[in-house]
Amino acid sequence: MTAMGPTRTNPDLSFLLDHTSHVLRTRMAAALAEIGLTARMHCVLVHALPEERTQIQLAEIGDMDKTTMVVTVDALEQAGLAVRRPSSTDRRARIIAVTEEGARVAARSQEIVDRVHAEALASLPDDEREVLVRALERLAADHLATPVQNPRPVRRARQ
Amino acid sequence: MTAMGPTRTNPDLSFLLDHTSHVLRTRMAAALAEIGLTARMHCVLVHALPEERTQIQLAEIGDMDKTTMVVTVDALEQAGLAVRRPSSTDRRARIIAVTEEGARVAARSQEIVDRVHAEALASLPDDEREVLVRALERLAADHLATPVQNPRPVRRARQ
DNA sequence: TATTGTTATACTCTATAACTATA
DNA sequence: TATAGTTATAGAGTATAACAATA
Repeated sequence: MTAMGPTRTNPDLSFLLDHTSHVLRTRMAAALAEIGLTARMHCVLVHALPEERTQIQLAEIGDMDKTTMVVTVDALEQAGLAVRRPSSTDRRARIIAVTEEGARVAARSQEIVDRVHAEALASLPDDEREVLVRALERLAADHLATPVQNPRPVRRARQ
Repeated sequence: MTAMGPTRTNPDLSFLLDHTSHVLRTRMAAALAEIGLTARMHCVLVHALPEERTQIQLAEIGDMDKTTMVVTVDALEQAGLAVRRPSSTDRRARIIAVTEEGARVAARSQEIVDRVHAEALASLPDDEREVLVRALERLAADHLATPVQNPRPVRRARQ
C-alpha cells in the first residue's frame, strides 16, 4: 500500500496491485465472515470436497504451511464442517472429509466468492474486464509466476 | 495466495491479484535491497524530496501508521539519507529533510522502481498492457477504493 | 532415512495505549 | 482540548524446530 513514486508517466503497478488486492481481500473476508468462514477455511473446504485429499495436499493447493493447515482444519472441525479421517493407504496421513453441513456451506461460500468477484468485474466496461483477467493470468503464469527469495532472518533452536 | 475455488468459468480474481501483487512485491524488495532500501524507505524518500513535509504528512501519503513512520525515518537517518529538522512553524513537528546522498539514492531507487514495473508490463502484449493499467486504476478509484472494516480484536491497556 | 501431522514457540509486523511537548 | 512525535508493548500472523508415528 506504499506509493512507490510520484511519476505520472510510469504507472505505479505496485500500488495498483497492492491496493486492489488488499481491498478485495477485505471485501471477501467480510462477505465470508457472514457465514462464519475465513478465506482459508473456504479454500480447504472446496478443495477437500470433490476428492479425497490429505492435509499436505490441501496445504500445497492453498499455498499454506502445514502448521497453518492444522489450525485451519481445527477450525473446520470445531464448526462441524469437516472431519479428519485416517487414510486407508498411509497411516500417517489424514484425509479431510467434508460433512454434509460442510458441503452445504461450501456451496454457499463458493456463491459468495463468485458474487464478490463478479461485483468487482461488473464495475468495469466489458472490454476492460476480459483483458484485465487475461493480462493478470498472463502475468501470474509468466513474469510474476514465482516469488523472489528475499534473505530470511535466522531462527534459533528453542530452549 | 489462497485459491478461492476450482470454478473454471469464474476467474479467481482474488488469487490473480494476490499472487501478482505478492510476487511483484518480492521482486521490488529484492531490487531495492541492492541499494539498501525497503519499499517504505523509498516511498518516504521520494515524497520528502520535492517538498517540505512532516512525518505525519508523509505517513498519510504512504498510508502508514505514524509509529511505522518513526522506524522508517530512523532507518533513513541511520543510513544518512535524511535528517529530522524542526519545523519553523510548528515546534511539535519534524520536517524530513533529504540529504545530498539521500537525493542521489532516491534518483536511483526511482529508476529501480520504474524498471521493475516496466519489466513486468513489458511481458504483456501492447494492447493488454494499456488496458490492464486502465482497468486497475478504475478499480482502485471506484469499486475497490476503500477497504471494508473487518471486526478488530480488542486491545487492553498496558500494565 | 524421509514424511505426515502435531505442538511449542521465536520472530516479525502492525497498531494501540500512554506519554511529552506544543498548539 | 487536540495534535506531532516517541516509546513500549499487545496481539495476530507466520513459520521454524522438535517430536511421535509411520513409511
